[in-house]
Amino acid sequence: MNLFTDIRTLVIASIEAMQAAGDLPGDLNLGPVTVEPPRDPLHGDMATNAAMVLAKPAKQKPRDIAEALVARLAADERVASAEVAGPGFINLRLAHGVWQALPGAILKMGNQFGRSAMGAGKKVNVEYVSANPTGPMHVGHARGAVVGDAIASLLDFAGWDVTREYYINDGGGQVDVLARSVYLRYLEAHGQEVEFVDGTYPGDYLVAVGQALKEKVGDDYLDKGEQYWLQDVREFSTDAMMALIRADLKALGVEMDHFFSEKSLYGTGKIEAAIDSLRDKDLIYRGVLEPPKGKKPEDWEPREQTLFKSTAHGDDVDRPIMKSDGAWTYFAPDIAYHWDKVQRGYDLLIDIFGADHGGYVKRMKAAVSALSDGQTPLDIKLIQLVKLYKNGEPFKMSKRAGTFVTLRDVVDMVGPDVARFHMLTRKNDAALDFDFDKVVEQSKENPVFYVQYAHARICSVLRKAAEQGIDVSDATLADVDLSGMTHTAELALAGKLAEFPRLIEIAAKGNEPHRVATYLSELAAELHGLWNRGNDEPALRFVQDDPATSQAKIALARATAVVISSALGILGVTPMQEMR
RNA sequence: GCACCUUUAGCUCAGCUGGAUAGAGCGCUGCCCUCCGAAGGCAGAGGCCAGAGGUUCGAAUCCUCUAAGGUGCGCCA
Repeated sequence: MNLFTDIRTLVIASIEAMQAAGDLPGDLNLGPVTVEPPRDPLHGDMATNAAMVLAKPAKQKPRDIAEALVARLAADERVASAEVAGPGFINLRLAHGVWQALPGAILKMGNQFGRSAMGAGKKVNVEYVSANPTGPMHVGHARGAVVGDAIASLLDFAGWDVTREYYINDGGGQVDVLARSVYLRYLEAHGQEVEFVDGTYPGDYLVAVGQALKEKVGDDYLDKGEQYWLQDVREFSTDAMMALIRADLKALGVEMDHFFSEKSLYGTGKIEAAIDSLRDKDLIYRGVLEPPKGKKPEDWEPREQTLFKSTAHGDDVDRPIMKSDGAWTYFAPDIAYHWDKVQRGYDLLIDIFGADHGGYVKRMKAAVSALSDGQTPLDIKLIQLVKLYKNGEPFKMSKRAGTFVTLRDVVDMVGPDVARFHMLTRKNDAALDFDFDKVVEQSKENPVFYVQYAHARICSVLRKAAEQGIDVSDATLADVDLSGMTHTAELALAGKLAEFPRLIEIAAKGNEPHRVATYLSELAAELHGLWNRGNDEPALRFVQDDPATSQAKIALARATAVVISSALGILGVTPMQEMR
């Protein structure tokens, strides 16, 4: 259910009635007609732009259309008043009965309230994190993980069939480096002195892996050449790293449906098949790229290589898919991977990249466009930096100084709920400040706390009422008579609850989970506002002397808790029962 | 040099895809605790939406240009 679409349906029906009566032309496009909450609550509960968008095609003055429309709208029992305002807006005030029916409806629907059929069961694949399996994840990965996960949940809530997917970059040279690093730790476990040269990873996290390798193979790999152990150690190491990464993700509350290995594309003909499909479309050719202007690489020399004609699908330059030594570039398996996703029949693909990969957006979109003949849309979200602070001071990360902050560090310090919520309070393409002290602070300044506190307060009211022997089960509250709910502060809270389904559709349409976090802050503010007015006006308190009145007040509060809980669920944050 | 992102109150940021007098928190000013949870509440001041053009009934929002900051730019993923 969605009050805004209900009223829009009413508006549309009224327009059609006017058309039938000959007051408006019959061939109007009613698509642009919207019903929205007005910016200023003084204007009413809802506003429609119908008269303004129809004025030009109907060749009538907006105010004339508005006057006629108002007469019809006002006749509906749900509409308390309708008036024309400004250039031709129609402001609607809904009957109290509409708002009074809302909490009961929400309580009957429970966590189904706000769900949308928008996705219509279509398949979407959300690929996120996809960190190299060469070490623990850092804070930047954490933000990508949280945003991707929330987008997945949001789309699920909006009716999509969602797959959460992780692309394991286990095919490139960095995995060899990992294997050599682990081999060094293996030698060390056998008591040898080792030195980390040639870019090998000196991190402590590989000590245990070297130890484990020793336990597995004993001294079999000692004094042997790479060709003897490299392949096995690669596998052993990436398995160990993926176990580490999965554990880190789990600590953050992220669980994937599917892990896709880059390595599985090599030697299986899959890359070749994907490239062939592009070749069939005449998009693969041998050629020489121009050097980038202005900033020339010093060792530039023209080279003929195998190129993908990505410019045919919106890219700026064509992109190489093969290195000069004949090996694939990283882009080739990426193409094959996305081809695989297209073939799995998704209606929509979403990739979450770090902002430093912004340069790959166009080529990836070009590839998917080419592979799917423009049929499969690809939305790529770039995740901006997380700037760490400690007590207001910038927190410099340095591996050498031991102040490198991992995802696990963040979770250990502030907990998954705080980390997740805070990382969702900003748009993905804006940088995010993360202050270890402020995010756990219990004050209104901290939205995490503010929202959690609202939920806990409502739970507190329910406990208190239950102690007084009042039945506050959802089933009972859902049928309570709310005709006494007429105060502005109560109606405002109900109005905010009514916005939830609408908000979900807007957020899901743009894949923008931060809107849910913003909404939660607003909703919490309404709840706290009502609560605080109860201090001055006892009639607004939730727990009253008369049990029936208490139940009516509490029904609104409980409906608010249901919505907070659902919205927090989308963000992957636990609603707190109490926070003493 | 080119592409993408960012620019909204003193600070940190929202702004429902083109709607009405641009919002919130912090900070600032002034009031308010015998009151269901004061880890607050109410009210007020504070804006040329980076700048200039354009599109139209109407622009923070769409287009073009400019400025500042960020990211990236063949054989690393």
